[in-house]
Amino acid sequence: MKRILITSALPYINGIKHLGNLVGSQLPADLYARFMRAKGHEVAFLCATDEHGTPAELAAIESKTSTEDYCRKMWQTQKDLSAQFFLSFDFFGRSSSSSNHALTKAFALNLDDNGLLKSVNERQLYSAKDKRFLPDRYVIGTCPDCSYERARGDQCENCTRQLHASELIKPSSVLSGSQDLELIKTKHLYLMQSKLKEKLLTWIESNDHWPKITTSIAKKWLMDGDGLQDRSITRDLSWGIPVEKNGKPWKGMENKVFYVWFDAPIAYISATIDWAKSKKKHPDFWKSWWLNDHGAEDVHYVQFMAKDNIPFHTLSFPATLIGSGQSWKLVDYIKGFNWLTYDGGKFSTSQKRGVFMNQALELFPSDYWRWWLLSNAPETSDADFTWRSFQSSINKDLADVLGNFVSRLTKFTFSKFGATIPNGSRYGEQELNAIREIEKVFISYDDAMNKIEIRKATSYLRKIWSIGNEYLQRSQPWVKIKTDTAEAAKTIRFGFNLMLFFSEISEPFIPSTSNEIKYCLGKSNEKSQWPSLKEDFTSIFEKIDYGDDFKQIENLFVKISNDYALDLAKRFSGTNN
RNA sequence: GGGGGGUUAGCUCAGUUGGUUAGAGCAGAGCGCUCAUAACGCUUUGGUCACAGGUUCGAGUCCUGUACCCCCUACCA
Repeated sequence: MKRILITSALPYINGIKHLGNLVGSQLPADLYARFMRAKGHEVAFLCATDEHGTPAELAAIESKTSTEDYCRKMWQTQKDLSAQFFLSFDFFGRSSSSSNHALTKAFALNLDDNGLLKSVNERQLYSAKDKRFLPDRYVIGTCPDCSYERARGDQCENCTRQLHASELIKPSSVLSGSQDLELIKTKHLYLMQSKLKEKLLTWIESNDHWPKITTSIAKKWLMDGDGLQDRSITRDLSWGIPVEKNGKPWKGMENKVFYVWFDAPIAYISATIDWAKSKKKHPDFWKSWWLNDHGAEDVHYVQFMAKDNIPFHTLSFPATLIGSGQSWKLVDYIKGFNWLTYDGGKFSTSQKRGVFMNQALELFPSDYWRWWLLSNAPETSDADFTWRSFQSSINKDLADVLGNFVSRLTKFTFSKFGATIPNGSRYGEQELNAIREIEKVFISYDDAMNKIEIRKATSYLRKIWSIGNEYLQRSQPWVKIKTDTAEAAKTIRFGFNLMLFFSEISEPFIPSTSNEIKYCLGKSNEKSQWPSLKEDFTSIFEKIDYGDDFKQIENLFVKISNDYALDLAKRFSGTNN
C-alpha cells in the first residue's frame, strides 16, 4: 500500500465554475483519487477555495455583501456542487482559514530569515473613486505604441505589446470609468526566486517523466530572457492574509496583505492540517504527508491543474517550499491540462458563455458530464465541447453500450426466471474466451489509469463494456433457453458477473451509475475493489452465484434526442450572441 | 517579438525507440439477431498522414523551411 497525496488546483471564489474549470483540475484529480483508493492505497485528496484578491472583493461588492460573507457563501456553494459531481475530496478547505493565515505568515518569516525577501519601491495607480489600487488588468487607456484606445493595463489587445498600466495614455478605471487616477508610491515584498534558480532547475530536470507541457512551460519561465524573475508577494488590499511578523505588523508593510498566489498553494498544506483536525487525528499527522523528516518521503504527490497554473506550481510554490529551508515534500508528478473550449470559442465566466456546474446538474445527472468531460479531456491539446458530441457520447457509450447491456440482461432474466439467478451449468469455452479478452484489455486500462492517460483509459473501458455485448450476442441465451435452460442460466450468471466487474472498474469515471449497478446486484454497501492482476483473473467472475437475488432497476441512462440537443445548443449560445 | 502545442479517414482522436498492406470510436453501406433504451453483433466503404525539401536501404515517426489554428508571456486568477 502506498500513500498518495492528490491536490487539484484551487478554484477561485468569485462565482460558480464552468465545465472547463472542472475538467482542468478537480474532475481528473477525482478520477485518480478514486482509482488509487480502489487499488487499496491510502489517499489524501485535498482541495480548497482560493479566496483572496481583487476579484473576490469586487464580486462581494456586486452581490452587496461583505467579502467575508460572500466568500463563506460561495465556498459552501462550490463545496455543494463538488459533492453533487461526486468529487470525493477528503477535505475541501478554504485559503482564508486560520491555519492558512498562520502557515502563510510562517513561510514569509522563514523566507525572510533565509534572506529571500526584499522590499521594493513601486508606483501603483490608485483610483480615488474606487478607493483602491488598481491591478493592471483593471486599467484601460490609449496604447502608447499603436494608439489603440481600449488597451488594457497589462497588454494592448490591438498590437499585443506588453504594458504596464502606468504607460497608458489617459488611463481610466475599468470598474468605475473614473479618470481620477493617481500614481502613488508603495512598497512590496518580493520573493527572490532568482536566487533559487539553480535548485529549481535541478529539481525540474530530475523529474524527466513529467508531461511535455509541464516541463516546457517551467523551463521557459526559468530560462527566458534574464531568467527567473523575482516576484512580488504582497498587495495593497484589505481582503487577504495580513503581512505580519510574529503577530505584529511587518515593518514597512502595514495594511498590506499577501498576494493570492503566495498564499493559495500554501492552502494545500493548511487544508491537510484542517482535515487532520476535523478527523481528530494526532497533531503531527499532517506532517507525515508534507514533511520529509516526518515520513512524507514515501508519499507520492500528484497535482492536477490547467496550463495557466503551471508556472506557479513548478516555480513559485516550490521556491516557497525550498526557500523556507524546511524539509517540505515537493510534488512528484504534475498533470497539466489544456483548455476546454465551448463550441469553438472560450468558456467565459464574465460573458456567461458555456455551461456552468450548477446548470449542468439541472440538465443531466453528474455521470453524464463526468463521462463526456473525462473521455474528451484536453490532454494533448485544447478540446471543444459541443452538444452534438455530448449527445453522441452519452447515447452511444453510456446508453447503448453500457446501459443497454445491463438492461437486456436484467430484463431477459427477470422475464424468464424472476429476480433470482437460475441454476445452470459451469463456465465453458465461451466464458473463458471472454475472460481472456477482457483481461487483455484490462491490463492496458489499468496501465493507462496508472499513467493518468485519461482518454486512452476511457477507450479501453468502453472496449471492455462492449465485450459484454459481444459475449451475449454469441451466447444467445434467448435461443438457448428454448432447448437448454442450464446453458442459458450459465450465460446469465456470467453476464451478472460482468455487470459487477463493469461496476467496479467504471467507478472512478461514473461513481453514481456504478452504485446503481451494485444496488441491482444487492451489493450497494460493498466498497469498490480494483481487480488485481496478480490473482487468477477467472475468479473475479465467480462473485455472483446461482441462487443470488437481484433488484430490477430503471434504465441506467436516458438518451438525448436530436431536438433536445439542438434546443440546448441554442439556449446556451451565450449572452454575447 | 519570444516560447509551447497542434495539423493523420466526413467528424473526434490513437499511432510506442523510424521497419512489411497507417488504427479506434462516431457517421455511411450491407448482413445477421430479436433478450434489450429501433438497442446489440458481424462485415465493409473512407486517408499522396498540412505543404516543400533533406537524412536513410526504409519517414506519419528524425532534420530544415513554409502555411494555417490554438495557447502562454509573470499585476485576472
